[in-house]
Amino acid sequence: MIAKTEAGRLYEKVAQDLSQKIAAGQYAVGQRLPSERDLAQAYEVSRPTIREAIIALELDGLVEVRLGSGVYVTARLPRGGQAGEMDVGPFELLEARRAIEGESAALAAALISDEELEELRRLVAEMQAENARNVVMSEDADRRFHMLIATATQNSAMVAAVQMLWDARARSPQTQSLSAKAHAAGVTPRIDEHAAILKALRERSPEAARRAMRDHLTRVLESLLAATEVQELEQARARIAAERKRYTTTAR
Amino acid sequence: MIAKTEAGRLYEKVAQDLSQKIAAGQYAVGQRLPSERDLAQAYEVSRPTIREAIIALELDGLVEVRLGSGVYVTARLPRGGQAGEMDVGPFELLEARRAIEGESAALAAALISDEELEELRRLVAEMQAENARNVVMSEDADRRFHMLIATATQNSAMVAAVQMLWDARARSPQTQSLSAKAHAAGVTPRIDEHAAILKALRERSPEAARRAMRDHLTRVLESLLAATEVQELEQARARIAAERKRYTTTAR
DNA sequence: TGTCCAGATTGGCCTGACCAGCTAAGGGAT
DNA sequence: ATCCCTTAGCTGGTCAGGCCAATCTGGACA
Repeated sequence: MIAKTEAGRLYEKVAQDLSQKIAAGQYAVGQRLPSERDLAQAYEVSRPTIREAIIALELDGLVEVRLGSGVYVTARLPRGGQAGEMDVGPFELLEARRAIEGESAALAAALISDEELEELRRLVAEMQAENARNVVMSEDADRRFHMLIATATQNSAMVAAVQMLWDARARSPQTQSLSAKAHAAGVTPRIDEHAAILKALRERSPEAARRAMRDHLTRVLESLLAATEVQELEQARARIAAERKRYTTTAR
Repeated sequence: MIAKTEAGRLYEKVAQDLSQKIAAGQYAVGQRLPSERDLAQAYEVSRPTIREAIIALELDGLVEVRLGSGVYVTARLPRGGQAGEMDVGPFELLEARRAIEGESAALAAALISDEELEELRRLVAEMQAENARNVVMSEDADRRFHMLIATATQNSAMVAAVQMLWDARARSPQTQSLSAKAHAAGVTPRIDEHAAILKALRERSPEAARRAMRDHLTRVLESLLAATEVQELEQARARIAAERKRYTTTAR
């Protein structure tokens, strides 16, 4: 049992992570989730917390609970079927993030508060800790890091844009599985790169912040490309080479 | 207690009952509910059950939980309308557009096709014609101009982001009325600025395209600020000065 | 009169336990 | 060998009690 970690109730984090995994197809529709007891162990939380998370999923219509049997996935996407249901490829998504979040960071640099900087520092520490313990939850801190920067711009349109990108990421099965693979292949969550972004924000330098953010996302993009290459070496070597060219010529 | 239909988890009954009492006004908006422990006793259930019920209410937007303080009623009826309806201020919106569409233009510069360039040329001509005839400047050509550039990035996430910004613009009453006023005040649709963007795209120069787009939107932002100043000169001079400072110090 | 601090209150979470459905493995009857 | 039926072991549902941190509140003190 570890650390209270700032923001939000615990069950929310668990619910969000589970929801993501369902969207990613890690748990197929109709499939049974691990038992509450197993989940509790996996997430290093207590069973009541897992229960609360499952209730949240249930109210979102993602999941159905059958007494004595288990909880089953009933849908992959939060119901509400809103119009913006695009499915974006992982590379497109990262390219867009590099462009947009780069500007988000630049804007934030000029306006970020000391409190927000402190919160960012805490999130980096959290990522580091989770990374060391190899816990399942590590995506959450990353997301909060990037969203907090967007919030620091004090521009709700920018926040909405960044939010949209992360939502798309959560909904994209391709992206999820690819990033899972990259993660399994030993790609660590890049603590140093996040630290570099934080440093630039501390200095209130828009240019440095933009560059740090773009560098970070460029590296993520490249490591994903590398992972893809290893995986599909035989079947699509040529296509991938073209893709690499396409997405790196547009690099800063 | 209440006679309830057999089936269903306990927390659902409690949640339903509480929800009813809130709707009935038994707990007014802003008021604090009894503590979890008290509720548990009142409903003759355990505290975890009460917690689960409260989480359900929270997810319905009926209630807000404040650590160490209590749970407070935030609404009388379950919210039906979904949250996607942000209302963004005109200045925020332009700031975000400057950041995001700037990058959109930069990306597009490297990838835009000759056909798309030709289509852009046609749109500029269209704007010019409408402007000359002093037509009610449908803004349609303007919108298509910017959207086409986003499309030229061949990045659906970028397209979605730009689309979202224009949608927000269309939905925002503030923005609409402000831009109408600015237009009435003699602000012309800036043919030359659009032409400059087109020129940079023709040259396939990401840097030039970014700069041209940012310059364009910066000028729009400034003319809107000016229009605002003229209009509200007496009532809010101080506030506007602050706003100007805020939104111009973040310029590139 | 105003300030400040300690105790009471409240939500957040955990541990451990018992009950009641559900499921599937194993044993007996045919 | 096949089929049915019992039963043990899962799973969710709920409870009880406890510790912690954030918050609030009522004096005591300056």
